[in-house]
Amino acid sequence: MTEPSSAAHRPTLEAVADRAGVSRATVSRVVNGGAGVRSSLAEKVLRAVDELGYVPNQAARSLVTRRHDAVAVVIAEPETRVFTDPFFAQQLRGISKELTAHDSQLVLLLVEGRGDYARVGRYLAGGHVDGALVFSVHLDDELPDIVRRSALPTVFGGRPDGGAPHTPYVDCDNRGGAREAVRHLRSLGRERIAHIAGPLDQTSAMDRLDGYRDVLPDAEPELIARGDFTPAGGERAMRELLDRCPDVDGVFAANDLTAAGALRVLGEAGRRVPEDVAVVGFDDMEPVAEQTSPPLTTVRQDIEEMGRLMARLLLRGLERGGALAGDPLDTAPSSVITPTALVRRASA
Amino acid sequence: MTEPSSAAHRPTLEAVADRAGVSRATVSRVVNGGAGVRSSLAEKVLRAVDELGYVPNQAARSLVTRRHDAVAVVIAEPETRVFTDPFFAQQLRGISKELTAHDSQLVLLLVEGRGDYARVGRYLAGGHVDGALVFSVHLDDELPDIVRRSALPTVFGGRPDGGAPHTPYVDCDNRGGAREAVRHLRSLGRERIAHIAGPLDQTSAMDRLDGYRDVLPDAEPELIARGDFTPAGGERAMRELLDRCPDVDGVFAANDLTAAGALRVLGEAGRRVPEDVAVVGFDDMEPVAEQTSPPLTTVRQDIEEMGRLMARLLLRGLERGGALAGDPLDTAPSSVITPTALVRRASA
DNA sequence: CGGGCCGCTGAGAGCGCTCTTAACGGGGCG
DNA sequence: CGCCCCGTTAAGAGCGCTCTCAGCGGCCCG
Repeated sequence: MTEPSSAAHRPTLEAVADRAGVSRATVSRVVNGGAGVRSSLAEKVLRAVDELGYVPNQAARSLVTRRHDAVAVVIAEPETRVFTDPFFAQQLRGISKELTAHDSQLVLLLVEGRGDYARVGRYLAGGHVDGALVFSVHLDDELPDIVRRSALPTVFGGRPDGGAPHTPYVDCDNRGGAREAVRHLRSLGRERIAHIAGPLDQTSAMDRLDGYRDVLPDAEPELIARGDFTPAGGERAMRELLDRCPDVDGVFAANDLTAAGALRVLGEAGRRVPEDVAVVGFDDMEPVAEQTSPPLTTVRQDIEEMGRLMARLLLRGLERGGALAGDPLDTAPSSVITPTALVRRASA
Repeated sequence: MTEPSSAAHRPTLEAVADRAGVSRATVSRVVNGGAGVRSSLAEKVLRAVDELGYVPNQAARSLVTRRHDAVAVVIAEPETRVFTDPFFAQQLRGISKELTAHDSQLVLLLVEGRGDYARVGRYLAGGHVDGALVFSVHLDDELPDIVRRSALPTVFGGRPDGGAPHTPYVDCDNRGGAREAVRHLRSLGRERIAHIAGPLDQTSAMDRLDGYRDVLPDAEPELIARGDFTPAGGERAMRELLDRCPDVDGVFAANDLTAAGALRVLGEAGRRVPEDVAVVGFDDMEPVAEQTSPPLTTVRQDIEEMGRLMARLLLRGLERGGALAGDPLDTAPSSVITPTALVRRASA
């Protein structure tokens, strides 16, 4: 561009048309791919576009096309956890990559508590975006309802609770990964394997607990402590466990942060890891799992890939003319469960 | 709303007007605050809005108002660091809170490498957003140029290098915080205080190094090692340092991640912290600083607040009718430097 | 050599909203 | 009693774009 595209007075299609000596319609065609325009004309148009620094006005465009090339990412998570946990950040990265590849924009909606739901609902219904990716739905959450009411194509991150039966989601194989973790502890000869669960109003925590029970159906209830996916919760739970079952020799923690807390308490209590107590986490979270002492054996999930898959699922649905909303049973993309893998480090 | 606001056929202003028995203009007035409309009429309109589940079409609205009530957040950071580091996440949270309070939306632009700059430029120039918040500008970066060319009001996160003189920014007092860290080490009686610097193409790393030098102008060059804000870089630098200056008894690391790496190497080398070597970090990063062993003494910056300030600065500029772009010298909001505070834990 | 078809282009009608302009009725004042 | 002004409302002109539809040549075929 030779002229700066000042925000103040930006050239319009009409200006380009005048300069190129053609009609608006022709310029529009060229700008949108140029199918069916004589190449000599197209060239002239392109030159005019360049000279004027023309950039299409998206508001005008979506007013008629009803497309926005934008997708909302809705993250509803109580203040504390969201951003101490790189989990969302990594998913966002995956989502962003996929959206970028499809020329779509990412609009981030961080929900600031329950009182903010109305705003989010208004935004989704307001025709700003073509679809929504929704995270971290808790059991009693009304977010799915709000999203459904907006009638936007949607993909959930993490298996939602029963409430939203026909909405596709992406989640890792929480249950299978948990099974693998516990089996690994057993294969190490551990006989008193405890579980520190996550907050059980989230399906991921429930599923991991179920996986634990799959392998150890007869585990005593004392061996299961309740955590909350935070290091502090892990410390608390580990103390309880040590108190109730001093002979514990293996711990499967619901996530790495929890495991980090448990590790600390174990250290303070003079238990050697993994000699006295073997510990396995879940997530393989970037800075945490490798930083603990000893480094944490954990169940890896490919978080970025999950984000990418969510976006892909949604975009595919959109390409089919919003089939997700229109004809859910027949053409809706189905959910995806991604695999997990045990990563062996020093702690088990 | 009694009727669902289906994305497919959404009621228009006209429909509401018909139902309420008034003109489009009146409905528009009511929807936008209702100044100068008889209350009996306003009530009727409100009822119609409710019954039809009317939500204004934003595309149509911004086509004429040229406002979007949306702000772009541009994050350009080489793949690796962005999302292992809760730094951005916390700033985002602050930004989101402030924008929400002003009824603005957050559009996230993650730049996927240099090749992606064109896309970002197009987006910014495309009239989707009212302003931009731009992060992590490196020394030789062309991002500021691209942003300037879009003529959008902008606020930077972190002091930009000389290139963008009149653009306001928000940054913490990197230099002052560094001075405080080093002074603290000295007050502990340490005499061989080293610095592990960050990547020196970023002003934050440069400023922290400058702060170190302010207090120790005569420090030998061997006491300064180069890191990259990652734990691995911290390990590498710490090994060099131990090698070059075995008598080192204090380390000021450019950030907490670096300090964590250094701590690990120190442990492996059999140096006790803080007895043999005292260590101070920077950031007071959520899960890291408290998790290290021993817990890290560090310089705290209020990251969320910085995000909030960035948004506030930008919005204030927008309210003044885009004064940032129009009359930069006179009315542009000026930059803000936020204070830091030393947080004493066990490592120093 | 004429008719029909096809490839390309232009004209024009809106998309849903805001905002300016003009109209209207009622009250105060001359 | 008539005029003017003000508060309130309606009408209408676009914002910048896409898309349909008609028109216009040229070419092929009969």
